[in-house]
Amino acid sequence: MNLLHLKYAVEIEKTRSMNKAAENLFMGQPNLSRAIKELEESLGITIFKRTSKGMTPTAKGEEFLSYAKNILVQIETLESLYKDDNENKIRFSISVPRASYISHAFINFAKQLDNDKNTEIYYKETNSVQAIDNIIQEDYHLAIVRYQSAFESYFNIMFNEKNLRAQELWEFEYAAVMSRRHRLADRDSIMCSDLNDSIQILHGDPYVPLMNASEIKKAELSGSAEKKIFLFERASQFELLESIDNSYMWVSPIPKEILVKHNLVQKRCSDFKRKYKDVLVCRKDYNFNRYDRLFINLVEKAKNEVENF
DNA sequence: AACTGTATCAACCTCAGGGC
DNA sequence: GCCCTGAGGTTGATACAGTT
Repeated sequence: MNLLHLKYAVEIEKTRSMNKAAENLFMGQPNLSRAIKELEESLGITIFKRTSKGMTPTAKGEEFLSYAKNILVQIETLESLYKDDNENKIRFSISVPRASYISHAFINFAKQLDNDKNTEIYYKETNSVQAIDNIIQEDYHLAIVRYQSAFESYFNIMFNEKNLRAQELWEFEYAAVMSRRHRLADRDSIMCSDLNDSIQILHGDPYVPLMNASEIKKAELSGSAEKKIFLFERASQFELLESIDNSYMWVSPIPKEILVKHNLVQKRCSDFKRKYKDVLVCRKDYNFNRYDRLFINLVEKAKNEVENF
């Protein structure tokens, strides 16, 4: 067994295909097949189950791959410590939910980056499933994962199983954001039912948890509005809210300057009892660099600015 | 039956390391 | 510097099994 074998196995797990993995690794399929077979023989286990649909890891294979991925990450970390250009290179990577206070923090973060440095910044807005996957499979350093507080224990178990460390950033209640011209915009207090005849704008791939329980998914997605617009990107959400007077969206509280810019207001519903959490997730063995810490501080600051709107 | 994906084989190439 | 060896790679062909 050698490091190449680990790399090959991880690539096969990622692609679920010998052919595709061989292509990604710029090698021939026969050679990859032989290498994996040798690896399995040397370990005395079957790592992958072969089918005409592709390759899937066995239970032992899953265990092996989990160790293999950790080893590869550690080697990469070790190498990056001593690379010649390390001092001049910033690598910051994070997957986040579609939240304005986080993107606001990111903008402030980007403003503070040293122009003289060679930077590599990866900022991806996605759902919780993909965010976690990005850490495990794609070598992202950080993720902010959003879930309903009621599902916390499920997530904690999952983080532990996947060798991840989680740190709570914020527990909050959703606010309804709407145009200043919305008929509820001037009301001091509103109830969820007041929004029934408005158009709900929501993201089509929300932060549904990893469990199969369909009721959890339903709970996350449920809303009282009969008219809904599902978006799969964030760019046009404020324009829609601004343009369609009768629309609203459930959001984590939004920074004031974004509301002003788009002529929006945000309202808490007095009977909205559901709470959500944003937690920062990384591998258990990951050490924050100074850019990670800067971003976390800015998220904290953005949170403090919006939490008592 | 056609297609898709993996397994295996033969023949050959490239490269690094060791011995002389 | 030359030769040998082993590891790891390629190409091309074929076999086999499961799916459509």
